[in-house]
Amino acid sequence: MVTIRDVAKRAGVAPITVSRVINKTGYVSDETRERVETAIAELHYIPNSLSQSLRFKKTNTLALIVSDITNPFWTTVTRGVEDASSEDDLSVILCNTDEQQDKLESYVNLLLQRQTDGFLLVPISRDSGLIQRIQRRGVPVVVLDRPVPGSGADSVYGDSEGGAYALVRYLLDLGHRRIGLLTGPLKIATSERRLKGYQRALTEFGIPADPGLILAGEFKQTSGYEMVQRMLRTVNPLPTALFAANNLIAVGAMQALHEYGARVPDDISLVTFDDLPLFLGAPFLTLAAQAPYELGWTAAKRLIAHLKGEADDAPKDIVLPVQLMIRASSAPPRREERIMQS
Amino acid sequence: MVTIRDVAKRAGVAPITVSRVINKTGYVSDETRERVETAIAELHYIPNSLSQSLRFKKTNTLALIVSDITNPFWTTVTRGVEDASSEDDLSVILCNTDEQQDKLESYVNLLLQRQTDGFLLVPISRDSGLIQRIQRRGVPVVVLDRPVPGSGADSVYGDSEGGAYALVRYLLDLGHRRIGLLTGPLKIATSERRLKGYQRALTEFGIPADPGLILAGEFKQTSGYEMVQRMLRTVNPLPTALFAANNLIAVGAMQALHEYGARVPDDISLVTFDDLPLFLGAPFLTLAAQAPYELGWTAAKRLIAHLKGEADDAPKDIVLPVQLMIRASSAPPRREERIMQS
DNA sequence: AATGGATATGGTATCGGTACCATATGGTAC
DNA sequence: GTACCATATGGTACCGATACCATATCCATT
Repeated sequence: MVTIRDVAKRAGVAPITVSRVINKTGYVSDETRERVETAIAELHYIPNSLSQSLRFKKTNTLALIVSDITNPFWTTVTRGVEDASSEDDLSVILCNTDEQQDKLESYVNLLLQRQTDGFLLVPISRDSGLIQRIQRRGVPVVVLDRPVPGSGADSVYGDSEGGAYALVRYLLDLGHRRIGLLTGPLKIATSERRLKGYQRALTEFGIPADPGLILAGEFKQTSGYEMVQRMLRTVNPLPTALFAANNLIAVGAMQALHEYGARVPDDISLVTFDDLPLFLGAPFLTLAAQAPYELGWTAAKRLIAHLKGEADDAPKDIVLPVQLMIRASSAPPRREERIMQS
Repeated sequence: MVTIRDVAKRAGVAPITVSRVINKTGYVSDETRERVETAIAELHYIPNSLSQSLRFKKTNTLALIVSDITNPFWTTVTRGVEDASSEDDLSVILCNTDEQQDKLESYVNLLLQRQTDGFLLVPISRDSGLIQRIQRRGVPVVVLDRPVPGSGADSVYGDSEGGAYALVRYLLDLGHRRIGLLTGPLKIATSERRLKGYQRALTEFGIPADPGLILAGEFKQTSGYEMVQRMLRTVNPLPTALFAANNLIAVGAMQALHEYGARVPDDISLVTFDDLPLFLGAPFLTLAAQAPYELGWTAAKRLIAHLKGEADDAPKDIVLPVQLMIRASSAPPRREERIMQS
């Protein structure tokens, strides 16, 4: 391995002088600088950032731990994080938990050992222990997408409850009265808040909750598929509209409905959260759009502010607005159903 | 920050003794071990792996640089890599290039500075310079999915040419004579080999190549969509079958065909490479299935063999077989077309 | 009693890079 | 002429953990 001492020897200077050339600190004469640069080039020297990090006590690295990297929502969040981080020359280590707590914990341990400067993470439960453990080491954390009350960390997330309320409210205004909910694990704040928004809208319309119309699975395509199948088997009368709590659930739901022979929106309306690029041709699904890029960007900027000591101490929740996008997957219920149910 | 010295002081021993307890090396009495372990627990000490890596001259870290993390093919490869690596207590840093050469290069530079022990990478062009640069530093590289001749690195990839040949041959046997190809960038080996397999099958049947039937775009859904639209506009007579060179292109193609009103396989057959989990309900697409998990696993094992010095020096190409999965998206051409063209 | 091996622990140097302080030269101000 | 500052370069220690060698004790063997 080529070290700074090898370069120094070749250029006939002390190692510290090479360091000055590399980091553009202190005084170096033009002539010396040139000699050093030549030596660097000739030896193909690149500095060892392990020793730099050891010395500086920082690694210029952020961890971004997401729950499902195959969901374009999270890839877009990642892009936001990377763009914000690169402005401060920070690199981002991306980790994927697949919603598994043990994976989350082993990544956190690994990253702490590696002296990661800060964490952006998507929690899997509402347990704040892990997050507090990171913070107690003096490493700042910003929680993404799913607030964890009592964690003492900043969090950045979309207005799930408001978005869910708006979607369901919109379905109610169209005349739907039996609206099914396909949501994710209830231990996840997002699932629970979307359920809350759903319930609030129904309550406002004086519609009693029907537990058979509420299914909680996972935020996955297969789960959406299975939940619709189960609902089609067990619920009677069938709902006239479905609210899938995320985009992948919606894709699975569409497949199950398609196989069943139900047309969207003619036979059943379908609304969801978060866009998918070009899913089924032209934009089709009515949905509440969060701003994933902004979410990542905002969270990263917030974390960087902590790293620079520019952030106030009080933990702060940043709630990003969601936008209702009305598209082709939602329509009024069919006449006979409207009559039957009213 | 809690260091090994803090622990040593609290336990009343020398730092090296703490090190022995942590790494279970050398002799330590039970009584001392207990005192040290208590101190570690009380101080919540975790070792700083930067300094360990600096000392050991290895980081126990592999880099996995893929081209498109949103494609389930690559997530499955990643799982294979992670499983193989964890058997040797190596951790994996996942990087996503989005098929951009500059991203690839900046990741490689960063990871070299961080003393990554080995690279698994998906090249973007057939240029071997970057790969050679890594190897000249003594860091082993295994190339994934896309062989780079002359790079001097091992490569592990599926039999693209054979798979493409089998698919097109199968379409020809069904009676198709006008078969369109929607492939990726031709600078990528995979695209080019699938083109070769396609051409070989056609040649065997004495069918002259029609350049209008061959489109090269990107390995993306949007690109598949656009290529089909372009083909529908510009080609006459239309092909009776399409070979999409990867799964995302196939999804985009299906969307475009659906919008156009063409049914698969009644109006046009569609075959592709690589599965997608649950895409459009039950398995539907006829395809050549590579084994992504095995690909990742094999490549990682190969890289680990290099790290342990157990691998022979001669660069080795490992070609994994692909499996033809005949499903519902392919059928004989319609009668009138069969007659017209023969 | 002397030897030797197993057990147990510590001092010092080192990995690669840089902070801090020291040193040396040249030019400018008075 | 001297005081002072800007410029230019180097020596040494240090970041945190561990390899290597040294030291010390104890018990078994001859």
